[in-house]
Amino acid sequence: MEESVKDKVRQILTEYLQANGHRKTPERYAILDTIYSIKGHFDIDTLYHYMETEGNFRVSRATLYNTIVLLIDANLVIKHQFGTSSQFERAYRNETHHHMICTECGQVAEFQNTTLREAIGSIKLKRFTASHYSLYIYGICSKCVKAKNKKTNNIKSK
Amino acid sequence: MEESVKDKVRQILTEYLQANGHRKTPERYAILDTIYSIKGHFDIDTLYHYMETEGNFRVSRATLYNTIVLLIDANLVIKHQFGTSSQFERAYRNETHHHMICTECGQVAEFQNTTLREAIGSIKLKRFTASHYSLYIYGICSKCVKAKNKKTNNIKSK
DNA sequence: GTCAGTGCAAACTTTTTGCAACTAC
DNA sequence: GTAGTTGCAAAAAGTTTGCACTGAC
Repeated sequence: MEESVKDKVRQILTEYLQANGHRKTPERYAILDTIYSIKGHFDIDTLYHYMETEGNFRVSRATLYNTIVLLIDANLVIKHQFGTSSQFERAYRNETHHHMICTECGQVAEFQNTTLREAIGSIKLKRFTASHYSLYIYGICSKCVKAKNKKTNNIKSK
Repeated sequence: MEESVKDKVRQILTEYLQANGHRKTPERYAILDTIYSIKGHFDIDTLYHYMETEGNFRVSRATLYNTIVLLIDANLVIKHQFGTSSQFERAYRNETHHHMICTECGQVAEFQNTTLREAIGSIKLKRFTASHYSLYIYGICSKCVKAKNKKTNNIKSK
């Protein structure tokens, strides 16, 4: 299953590159492969290090930035913008999910909700062709709630 | 109405500062006032220039960054992360809305949808205390669809 | 052979930080 | 008077860009 997904996305990339007059460089396929080996979200720096360790392929950060743009355009990667650096995740056969982001520690957790997915899916927008969406729910995770309560109590008891 | 909102948020800020042992500096009130004069989203740079022109108050960017953190913590400002720089908007008495973001030109439009708002509002999350959320729908706005079609046609006709 | 793509380093942008001066309390 | 804040400038972090070299076509 995993390998067949990788084959499929390689094929999609090939078609995309051909259709848009881009070259089929080994870097692009290596980057795509590595991305589809990562399960959750990643940023450029993480991907950079993953490339060498997991993918056994050294590329420059510049190439990663360049390639990511192509992959997003080819609908193979989705870009997120929580935290300080851009986060990405694979797009092909990646189940729809939403994000809970802790405003204290920055931790990102995913969750699924069918009702919500259907509600969002059925929206009709005027003058806009939707391709994908991101729902970020901000709040405080249970760990940080505990930490914060401690802190508050300390202040109060001063 | 506008002025009463400003009074109210000033009061909320005062309470927040007092409760957390922060000082009531003129900078903080001037920044809050300027923010509540801005209708849509803004980034730090926009706010910086607005402060001088609209608010007649000069503050450093560092102070803006510092103050924004407080205002977010006081639930008076919401932070977004589309585009290259962080975007903000007022939180108090700001109607719930969702965002359409054009992946071509970066334009951000807002829309409202009751069904959706209720669906999101009724979600129960485990081990997470939600405070607010952001729904970003990515796609292509009508202007860019037209521009893109032209471009594609040009390539094809080469 | 040609030109898109790559690697590298420098440049740029946004945000954070250190420190002296200032001021709310 | 003192410690929290501010302004400034330097530093940091993430991303983009210019340019020479490389390799896909």
